[in-house]
Amino acid sequence: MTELRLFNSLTRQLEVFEPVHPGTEGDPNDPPEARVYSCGPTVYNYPHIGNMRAYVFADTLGRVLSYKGYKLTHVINITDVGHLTDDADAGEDKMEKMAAEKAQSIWDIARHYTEAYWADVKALNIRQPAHWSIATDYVPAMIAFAESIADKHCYELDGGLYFDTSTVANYGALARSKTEDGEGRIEEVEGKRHAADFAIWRKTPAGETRQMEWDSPWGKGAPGWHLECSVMSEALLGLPFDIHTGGIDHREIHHPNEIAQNQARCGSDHSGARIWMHNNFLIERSGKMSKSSGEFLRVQLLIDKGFHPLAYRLMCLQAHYRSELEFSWEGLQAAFVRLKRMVMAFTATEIAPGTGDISEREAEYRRRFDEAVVDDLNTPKALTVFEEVLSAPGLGPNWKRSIAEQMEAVLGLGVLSFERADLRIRPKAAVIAEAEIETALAARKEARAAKDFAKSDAIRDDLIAKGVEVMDGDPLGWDWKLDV
RNA sequence: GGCCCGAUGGCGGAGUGGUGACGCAGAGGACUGCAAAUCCUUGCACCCGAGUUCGAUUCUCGGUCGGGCCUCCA
Repeated sequence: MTELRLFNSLTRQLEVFEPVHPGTEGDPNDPPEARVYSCGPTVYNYPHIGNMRAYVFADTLGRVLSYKGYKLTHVINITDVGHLTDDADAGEDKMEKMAAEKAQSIWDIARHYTEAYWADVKALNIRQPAHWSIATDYVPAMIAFAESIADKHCYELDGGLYFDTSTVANYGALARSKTEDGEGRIEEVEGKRHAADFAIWRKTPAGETRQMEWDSPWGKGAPGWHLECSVMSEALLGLPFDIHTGGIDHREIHHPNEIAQNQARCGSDHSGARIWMHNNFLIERSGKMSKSSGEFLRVQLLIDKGFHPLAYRLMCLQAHYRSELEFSWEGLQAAFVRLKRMVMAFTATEIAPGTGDISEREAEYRRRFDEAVVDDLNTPKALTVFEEVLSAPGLGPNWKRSIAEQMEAVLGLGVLSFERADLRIRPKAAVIAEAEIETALAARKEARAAKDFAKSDAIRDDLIAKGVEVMDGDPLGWDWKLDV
């Protein structure tokens, strides 16, 4: 099979994936490894479906690495501290703010939203990473990391310990930005040596007490956000590791800062990860998704409306991860219909199974699928091959299964394990119970048998009015009619 | 002000220097008492201008429009 090529944001080019730990050829006890770190959520609020696109992407990457034979070690962090609401240095901590608003302990807030995030992860069939790294578990390590680079790379101000971005080579190379000129909208912090310098330790202002604060050589305070990822990736994966993923917004600030810290820690030519990958945004017509404007699009909202969450996963996979993806309910509906048809195609029984040698066809399907996914995760193309296999004529389900299982393991859509009824999600607003529907349909069947079509149509009209679609010639019998 | 992307059919969205995937929607047919579902078939597109080329949607330049980042953000 072909070698895996991935788009590296550092070079803005496709690169052949060469693992840091290639293992020993032929030794099953020393397989080639892939170590991946993904920037995870800040758990101060529910994730919206745009946030979740990043994890569908990271999951797809992980699945492709597994499919290509790498032993995957994936880390996703949970940021439960140290994220600011607005200005880079002076703003409130998001966690503290939400805790104050809800009058709850900050730890309760973190736990609640972490669990909400994990529920979405599960609903979207995102595989469990080897580690969920919780930022607050690593504060001592963060302090140690900061101490190790403080002398050469940092300076102290009233607000905290700042990283001097001029002390590392090519700062901001990932962002392709010129940091020294231009008039940013950022409010200058008194004493900062360079506009791009950032806090790696934020001191608690004198006279204040925070729910989350730790003692450090620079006084009580909390770690800067950028520091967390450098420390946790080093602790769990070692530097350098293979791939660092995140949303495209991180390409400009967070990841360049992380790289700068890694350089300080390990030497100036050392960005920490060999490949940096960034998924593009899910957008609405009005622009980027936001938690503060418009409808708060959570995975749970999709489910409440009767959409299976994996329809959203399919929607993500229909587009390349580096392209912006437009969200609409119509688009989600389209993906949902497609998902249902995939399940039906797979479970359809062949009336006349084909004969003869099919190994060539099989190899061809596998080859085309492989070609798609190794080309920087071209899932839209891979889906078309998968779909061809599912509905391949003249071949029985067992044959399909042997090929489709491998593809399904990469795509994670559940197609091979679903019954159609599994995709019939009861909308929260539904006004009729399933048992009532079955009763009505039984009565309708009787009326039809007696050729009392006036009655049978009346029953059907009633069901339609209650949001139920009647499907006589279909084994499923009925489905929810979704509003889009 | 600086940096960076994008522009493909009704919608979403791949891809390509020479026959423009795929999905949804639409149309026609099969099936059905009629519908729906399903299956089969099928119409429809590469922002504008110039250049390079035998040939450009694909490459180059200019323009227009849209978006992102420069502050937290997937």
